[in-house]
Amino acid sequence: MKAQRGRPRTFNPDEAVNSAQAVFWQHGYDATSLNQLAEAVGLHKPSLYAAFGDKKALYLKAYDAYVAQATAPLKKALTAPKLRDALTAFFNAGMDLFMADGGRGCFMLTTAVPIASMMDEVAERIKETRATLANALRVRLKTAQDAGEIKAEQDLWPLVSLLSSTHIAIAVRARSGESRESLQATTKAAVDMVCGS
Amino acid sequence: MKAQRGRPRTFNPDEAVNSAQAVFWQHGYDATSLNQLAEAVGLHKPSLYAAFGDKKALYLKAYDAYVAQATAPLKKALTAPKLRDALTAFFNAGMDLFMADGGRGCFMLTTAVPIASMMDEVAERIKETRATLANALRVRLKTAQDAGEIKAEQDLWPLVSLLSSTHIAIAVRARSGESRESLQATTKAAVDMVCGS
DNA sequence: TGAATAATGTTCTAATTGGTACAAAATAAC
DNA sequence: GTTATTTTGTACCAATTAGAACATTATTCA
Repeated sequence: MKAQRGRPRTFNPDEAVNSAQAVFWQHGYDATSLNQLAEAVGLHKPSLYAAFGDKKALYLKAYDAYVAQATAPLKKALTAPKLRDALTAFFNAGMDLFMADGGRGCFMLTTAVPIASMMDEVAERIKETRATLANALRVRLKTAQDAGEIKAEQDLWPLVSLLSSTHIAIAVRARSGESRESLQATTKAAVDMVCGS
Repeated sequence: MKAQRGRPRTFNPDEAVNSAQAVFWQHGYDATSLNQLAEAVGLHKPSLYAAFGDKKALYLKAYDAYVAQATAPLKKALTAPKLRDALTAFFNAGMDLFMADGGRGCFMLTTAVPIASMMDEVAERIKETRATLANALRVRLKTAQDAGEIKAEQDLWPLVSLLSSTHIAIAVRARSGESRESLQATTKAAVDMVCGS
């Protein structure tokens, strides 16, 4: 945080990563060129390299930033005391995220999944991200089960799986231009199934 | 079908499209180069151009072939007389499709969705493909409703939406390396919800 | 047989790609 | 002020890209 020695930066690295993230989000990894990134960030290529390393490194930073930004509201939503409220808030947070900017969907799904088979670091991150989310849902359902909101003999994994699937599906469908109401019909159905309608 | 005038083709156009489809499926549109395509098809680039036009045209042919190949078993599955059997067969057909070749997922989701925002023809096709599938599901549910398998006052769209979402989600999760059993937990949950467990 | 036709493989090209070398510019320490 | 240090912008590079020119080869029709 102290004054650096050389010429000072004219840009904020966090904002730069966010700008890069937006470009990747819109066009995908392969279709995003360094020139596009440099322009979006407002830098020239050598500065990008000096600050973040190569294209892949910059993408991974954008990915990590996305996970941090996206999962926070989702996890927070799950803290609501009643299960139905928690799940409803969870899906609302998801829709806020996926419907933003005209429905750009999920950064992970749109940009990471297509390149996972060619970049091990990405595949690793996807697995981890999904496991984290699934586990958060499972923990929340377990709490609800202990509180008697879910029958004691109910196996929780199918419910987790249904919720995860719904979350994935609304991300894809948001990207395809569907309306929020249409997505809400799906999420409500999923919540009803878990909580009883 | 009659004998052509000039030098005869040494390849089968349909097989060529299928080979190209496989490459697109694995790497995505942008990351697939014409050289890769030519090698996979067993042709040189000029022959590809002569036969199919440019990269985009070849991709669209691959897409159309996919829709034809993929939707046939799905629609057929829905013809089973009992709703539960029909939906179970529907999801099994989906899993056969998405789990093939080590879990390559859905061609439309993997290759088309990421480029939809940059190619109108693709966006158009996606919409159409999804509408067709959703409609097939709706028609099948309507039949079941008329037969008394679904309560008469039940709105069908939330159910269609749930089934479509499940179908999308298993495609994504298959691509991410999940096991068939894991997906089956999700599809069974969805079927139970529609048919009653 | 020979012209017409349509496919083939080799070779090329203009543009774009991810990535760099290097000098100019801006700051802090001395 | 000078020097060390870091960032910036210009210019460049080798490789790859989508696509095309063109001569060659294999076939049918006359």
